[in-house]
Amino acid sequence: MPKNVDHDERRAELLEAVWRVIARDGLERTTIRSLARETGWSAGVLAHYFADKDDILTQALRLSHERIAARWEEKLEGLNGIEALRELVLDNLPLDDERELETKFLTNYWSRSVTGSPAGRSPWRIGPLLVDRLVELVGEAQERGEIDAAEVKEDVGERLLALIDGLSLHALLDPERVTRERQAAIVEQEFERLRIVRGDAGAERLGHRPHRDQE
Amino acid sequence: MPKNVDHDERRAELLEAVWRVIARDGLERTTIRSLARETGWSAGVLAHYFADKDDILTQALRLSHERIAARWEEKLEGLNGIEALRELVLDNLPLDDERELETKFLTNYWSRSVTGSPAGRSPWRIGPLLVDRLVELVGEAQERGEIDAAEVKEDVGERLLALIDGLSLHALLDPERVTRERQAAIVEQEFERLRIVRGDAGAERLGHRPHRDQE
Amino acid sequence: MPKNVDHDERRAELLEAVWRVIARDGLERTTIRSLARETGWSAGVLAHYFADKDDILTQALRLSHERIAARWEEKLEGLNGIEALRELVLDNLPLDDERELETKFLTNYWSRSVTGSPAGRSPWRIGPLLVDRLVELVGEAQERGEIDAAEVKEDVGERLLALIDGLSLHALLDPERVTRERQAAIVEQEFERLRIVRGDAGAERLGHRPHRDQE
Amino acid sequence: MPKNVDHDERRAELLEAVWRVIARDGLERTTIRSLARETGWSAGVLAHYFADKDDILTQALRLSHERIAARWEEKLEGLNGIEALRELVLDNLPLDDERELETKFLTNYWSRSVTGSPAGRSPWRIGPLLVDRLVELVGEAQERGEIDAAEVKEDVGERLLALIDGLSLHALLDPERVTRERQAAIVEQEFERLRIVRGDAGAERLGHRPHRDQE
DNA sequence: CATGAATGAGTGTTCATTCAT
DNA sequence: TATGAATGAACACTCATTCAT
Repeated sequence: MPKNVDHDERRAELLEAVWRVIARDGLERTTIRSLARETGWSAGVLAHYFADKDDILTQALRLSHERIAARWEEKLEGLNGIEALRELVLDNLPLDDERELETKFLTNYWSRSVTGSPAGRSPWRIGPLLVDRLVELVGEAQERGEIDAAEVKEDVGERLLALIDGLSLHALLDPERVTRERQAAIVEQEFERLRIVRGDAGAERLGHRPHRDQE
Repeated sequence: MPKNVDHDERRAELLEAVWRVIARDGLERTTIRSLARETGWSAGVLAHYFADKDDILTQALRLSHERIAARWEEKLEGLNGIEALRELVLDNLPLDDERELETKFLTNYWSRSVTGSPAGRSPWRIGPLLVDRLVELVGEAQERGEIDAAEVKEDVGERLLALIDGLSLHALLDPERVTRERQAAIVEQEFERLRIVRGDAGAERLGHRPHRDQE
Repeated sequence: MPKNVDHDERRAELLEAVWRVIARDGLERTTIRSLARETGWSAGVLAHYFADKDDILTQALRLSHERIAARWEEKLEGLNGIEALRELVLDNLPLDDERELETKFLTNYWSRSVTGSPAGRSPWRIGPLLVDRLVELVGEAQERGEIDAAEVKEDVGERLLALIDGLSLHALLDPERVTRERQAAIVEQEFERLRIVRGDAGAERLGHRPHRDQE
Repeated sequence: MPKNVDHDERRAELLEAVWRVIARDGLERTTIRSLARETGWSAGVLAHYFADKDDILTQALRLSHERIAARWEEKLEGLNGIEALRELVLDNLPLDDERELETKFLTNYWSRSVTGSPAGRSPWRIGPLLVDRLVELVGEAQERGEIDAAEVKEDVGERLLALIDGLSLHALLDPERVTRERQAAIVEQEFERLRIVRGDAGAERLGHRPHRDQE
């Protein structure tokens, strides 16, 4: 009987090392050897668990997405509407070291998705369920009367997604200007703007809806 | 007298080819040879006008920044306050082919700035003057009573910058979801939210809407 | 278990091929590819055993020096004074194919040492213990009364070193004029001039001279 | 009428710059561009006066030989026998800055002559007339009874040539050990050994030795 | 299962050379 | 005559990949 290694577990362990290297060195400077060095294994072992370098990179991205999505569900448990929405937005910002690494890692895939093979194989565009989740929660918050129902939920979700990624990017590009505190503060401002006050506000806004619909 | 070439002009011509290649193939897949092919010249000619590959890449970024900033000033001429602000935001979105190429080009430098050498030389971070310009115009709009003066102008500027880059990114990542029309619409929504009038804020908001619709 | 290669042994094998190429083609015309061709391996294999081309060249020189010094000690074993000295001088002349290759190889490093970076790193100047060994043996011969003690031993050693390298050089530059026999003969003449006998030194020298003339 | 440039004069001027570059940077690091930079002219001008790079290098060597030989004749004028011989030897050592540059320059050609094309074109072996001149003067000194006529003049000349080039080489390789003073001293020692007097040669040599010791 | 020796294509870069002006 | 723009081959080196052990 051969040494029995739990493949999935080992792969996950390797992929976590891949995250660290890519976040640290960048996708461009990431070599099979640098990955092997980080894992502590030889370079050849990666060939056992992955088809080729692209496979490593793709799977690292996929696992990251899985982990992140799993973390959402955990954090969102018991929360509803705008509170859940707020939590989801904050959770996707690089507000601690772990998520900063995560964000650094993910930004490396952006340019790969943007450029390269126009049509056809683009294994980098696995992702973004985030926008769907955001839209879903916006809808929920609208139904609960927590945020303005006059706006199209898809647009609000898209705006929040833009805020998340824009803010994340600038936090990495200029950490001194966009500190963690500032990111949180800006998100809070955005949520104050989203929140509506009971009373006349609903009517006011409602009154303007037809306008939009007529467009 | 030898063939006399206008160095600056030739360099600009070469750098424009560099933009195209990077936007098309990505920074990673950009080679000296692919650049040469795009320019129509031999590979050696790049060695005449640039010190090395890094120099090419850095100067391509620098020239791009210069051109963009020049375009701002041109478009903003005669505009003030919120109208200038709106124009500036819209101008920095990939709303036509030229700016889409520009954005694709620029996103390739993001990961390079995020990653790699933490301190020290980072020639990629030339420059976000955009946020300064945004903040400046936010302040101007506040003074003119066009947008809420209660908010910190730096935060509003930062939020708009995040919107710009977040939206740009998603437009490139998923052009079918984030169409050009949708980008413009989302920006307009954001500006409606920004606009306020003195006195009864709610009423003002209503009162001012038709204004826009009349445009 | 992977194929296990004795690194030191393999390196030595490679470096011997390096000697041959440099001696044949010259340092200037020596390329990684020509080295690879001579070794019978691919070019990449040299990257496994050496850091870069400079490392190859430096180590080739170092190993050569080691081998030569080892050969001295072997040949000099059991010899003393002027006999050891004579053996050492003769051993450092290109009197057979092996040493001719050796000399051709070494002369290629001379210009590299002479020229280039004046101060600072000069990895090419590993060498010359030979002069120390010569001086040491001259001193020994003087103590044994075999050669004139009136001369400064460092100067005699230096003169012998000049004879070695000068003769070696000319043997390579013009092998027809400076044959192996001629080199040996000239060395013998030099040693006859060095040799003295106690007592009436002058008479001895005279008495000994005709001996030569009779040859 | 075109600008009339004295070709030979211009070529000589260019070749002198070539000497400096080769002596400074080494033959290997010498490029057409570095030569052009040193001359103060553009790179293309060298193409006018020389066929190609090899031609430049060969002619630089040839002119150097010519100049050196001319200097001999000048210095040797009025001198005969051993005094002329001594002057010739000393003149071929790097005892001042000019000749050090000259020697550095020439050593760069040694390896080129030794290696490379075995038979056929070896433009580097232009020419050591020096040995012929040395032998000629040895013969003259022997005829004048200044040095031992028992030795074969060709061998004495060869030995002196080896001394010259060996000493020159070591002076460049290790200037601290082989200073200019030391080179001159070693040559003087050699000439004292060469010098004999008519009559009782042995006695003369003895009588002459203490002389040195008293210094 | 794991190793690391070996490969070869592709990289940035240098440089002698050509040639229109 | 003199320039310098342009070329293309050759270079050292990197790296993903293969494979015998």
